[in-house]
Amino acid sequence: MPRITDERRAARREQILEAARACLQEYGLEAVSMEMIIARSGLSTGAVYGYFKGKDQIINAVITDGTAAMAADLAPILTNPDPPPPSELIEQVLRAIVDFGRHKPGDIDRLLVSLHGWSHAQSDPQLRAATRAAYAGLRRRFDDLAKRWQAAGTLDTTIDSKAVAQLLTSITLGFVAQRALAGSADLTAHVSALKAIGPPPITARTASRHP
Amino acid sequence: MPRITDERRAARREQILEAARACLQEYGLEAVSMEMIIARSGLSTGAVYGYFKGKDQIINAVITDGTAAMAADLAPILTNPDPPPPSELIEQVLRAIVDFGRHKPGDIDRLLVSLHGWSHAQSDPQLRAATRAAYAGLRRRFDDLAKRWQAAGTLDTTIDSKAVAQLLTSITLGFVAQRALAGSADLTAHVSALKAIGPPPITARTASRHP
Amino acid sequence: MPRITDERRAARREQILEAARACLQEYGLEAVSMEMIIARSGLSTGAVYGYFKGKDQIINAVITDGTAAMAADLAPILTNPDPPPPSELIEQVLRAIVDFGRHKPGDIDRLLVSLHGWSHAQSDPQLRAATRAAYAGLRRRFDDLAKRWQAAGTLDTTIDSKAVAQLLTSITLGFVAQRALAGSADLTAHVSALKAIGPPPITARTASRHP
Amino acid sequence: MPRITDERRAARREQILEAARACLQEYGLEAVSMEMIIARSGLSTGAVYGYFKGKDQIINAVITDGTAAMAADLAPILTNPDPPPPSELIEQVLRAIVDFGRHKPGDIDRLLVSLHGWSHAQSDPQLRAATRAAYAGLRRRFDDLAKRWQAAGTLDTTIDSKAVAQLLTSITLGFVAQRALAGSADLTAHVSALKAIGPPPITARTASRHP
DNA sequence: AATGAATGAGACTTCATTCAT
DNA sequence: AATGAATGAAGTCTCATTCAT
Repeated sequence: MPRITDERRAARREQILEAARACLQEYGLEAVSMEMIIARSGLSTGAVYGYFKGKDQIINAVITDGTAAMAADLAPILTNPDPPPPSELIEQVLRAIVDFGRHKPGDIDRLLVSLHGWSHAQSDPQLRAATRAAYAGLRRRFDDLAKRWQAAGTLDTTIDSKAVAQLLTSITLGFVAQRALAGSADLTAHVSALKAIGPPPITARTASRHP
Repeated sequence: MPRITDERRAARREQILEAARACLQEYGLEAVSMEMIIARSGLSTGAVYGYFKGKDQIINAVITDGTAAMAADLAPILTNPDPPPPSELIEQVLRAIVDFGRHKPGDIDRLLVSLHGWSHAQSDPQLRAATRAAYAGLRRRFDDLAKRWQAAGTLDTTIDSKAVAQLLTSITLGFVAQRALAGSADLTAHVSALKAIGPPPITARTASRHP
Repeated sequence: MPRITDERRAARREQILEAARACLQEYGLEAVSMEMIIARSGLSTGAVYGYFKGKDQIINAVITDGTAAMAADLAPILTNPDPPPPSELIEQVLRAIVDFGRHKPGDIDRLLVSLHGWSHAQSDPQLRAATRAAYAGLRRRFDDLAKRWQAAGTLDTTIDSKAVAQLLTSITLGFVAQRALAGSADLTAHVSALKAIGPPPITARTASRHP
Repeated sequence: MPRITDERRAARREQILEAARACLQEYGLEAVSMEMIIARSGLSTGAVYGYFKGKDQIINAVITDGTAAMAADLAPILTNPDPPPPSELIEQVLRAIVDFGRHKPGDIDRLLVSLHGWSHAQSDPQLRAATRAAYAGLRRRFDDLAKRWQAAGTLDTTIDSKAVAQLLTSITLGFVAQRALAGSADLTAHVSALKAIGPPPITARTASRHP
């Protein structure tokens, strides 16, 4: 018989996570303190501890939720039963990632939280497991996609679909990293480069085919 | 006139950084403490503070040195005046990265330190600048490479070399991330997938060329 | 005009004290928290505060009630107008104490709460006064008893009745302490020892000296 | 190669314990805080934590040391190979206890710390074991003593020496408790009462034996 | 130059109590 | 009268850094 509705409870929880997210982005993994999170959340110390058992739980929730949210945004694209050809699909994926980063107005890039998660997951065993599961899941979805491409004749059937999945996973993760580290990464650049770079030089190939 | 030789000083410095590196890998960015680093270095508290001004300086040195060391390992490959075709070059790059990770025997993957660096660089302005410069440098080297490929006819000249540089940067960074996050990433898979995925279906292209 | 009957109020009050007693026994003076007491009482936070002004009041009530209950159990024995000789009376007293400890079925020894009271009374001035009054009362009753023994010829009239009262008080309190601290204390052992120890065995000795 | 001598270290440790003892006496088990102990010790927070792992360790050390010190003061009396008769020995024991309480000039009665220990030992398992061992040890020494009395003909040989040990333990502990709880307890009163109370009235006894 | 004990600001968390519903 | 979410003061402890020796 909760005095507070589940809805309100969930809203408060999100309020705390939102504050934690902002602090994580602004101060970094090492420097976030409960004091900061509490102050920004607008709640009292005790209230925050009523929603989360401790700092670790908050940080992990921020990271886990972030990973889950990104996976949810990518899901419709990756599970498309009739996917567009690779370069077009990558365009959709990277665009979703850019959009994911900008999700909340007035916020800094949500992708930066992901990078903190990548670091934090190295040490916290529980988070490590969750992270590994999430990214292995992403790779599996790319694998399924590759198989659909092969079935549709869009992709060479001699290539291992798992190999394609790994490459696409790297491009996706690398795009995130590059935006954070180099300061920018252009999605159309990635798409056009992918079109150009892949194949062995065409002329040579054509020549060898029409000797 | 220093009481101890420069050589000895440098050795001590490296001893401290090595300890910090190990602790960073083992405990993560949040949990490393000076106490740990000092204990593992085998030096006294005071001695460590004789070599570094504080914890931040040590952590930043570990990260900066790591980034620099990886850049140094990649340099001969990326500055090759007569580079092999893209997929072969990527193979060399990824192989260098794998080797970089294993550098010290008995150690855990040195690449994990990089991920901590990616996180830490978001907050520390000085490190952020250094990191950005380093990864922008990587991208520039890929750009130069792309230009050499175009000059040699190995790459379509209509594509912007900067776009290619971005894609290759993403693949490189993404490979690192994927190894850490998904637990594995196979370099030959990346290479073979790159060969297969890139181009739009050849037959279509060929057809349009021979109407 | 109270909304609930006095009877119900008293029952609720006892319910809270019972919970506090159990928590005190289980967790000790330092570790008991209102949260524990409230949880075990089955009432809500607000309800508990409707019966007691705060934690101190509850703890003090538990201790004071405990002391009073023990005094009440001892009263009929100590105020017996025609008391049995000392060793027999001590037997009755110690038996009453053992019984007092076991009062509630399923509970741990109620005497343990007494020890917490002894400690707590050192610091809380109000409790200190109440405790001192209670144990001074016990001593006074033993004194009255000694006078009755002297009047009845059961006790040497040259001895100060107050001195006897002090000794009997020590034995009583010490019996409680020993049960708690050494883990056991046997009442018949106390009685038989008391018979044997007091005087040098006069008759036997005298007899053996003048055969 | 300690920079600080063992002697100095021990002195600092004792300085902390002394502060804790004083705080325990003044504020009681529930109310002592590290802040108090630290302030009174004259050391810094960090320094105190360099000597003790935490509050529990300090409190337990105070209590354990107190029990041990009292046992040490009683040892020569209890292990006397040619002990005086019971009432005289009890006099020595109680006198040692009174002296123990006054040990440090300017201090409050050290016995009060014992009472806090009795309470605390109920909850802390480690302390409980130590306390039980200590008081069981006391009882064993009284037992040995009783056997020596029996061998010397000072004590009825038909009585179980263990029973005598229990009684003497109760008197000893009860004397401590009574001093704390009733505010006073006179050692000579105990001794004279013990002489008077133990046996059934001698005249009656003698009379009944020689009708 | 070297040592490591000491410092103390500040981190995290608990918990007795209040008060809007 | 009853509820239990919220409050925030106060507690325990850590850890980067300093400095007397």
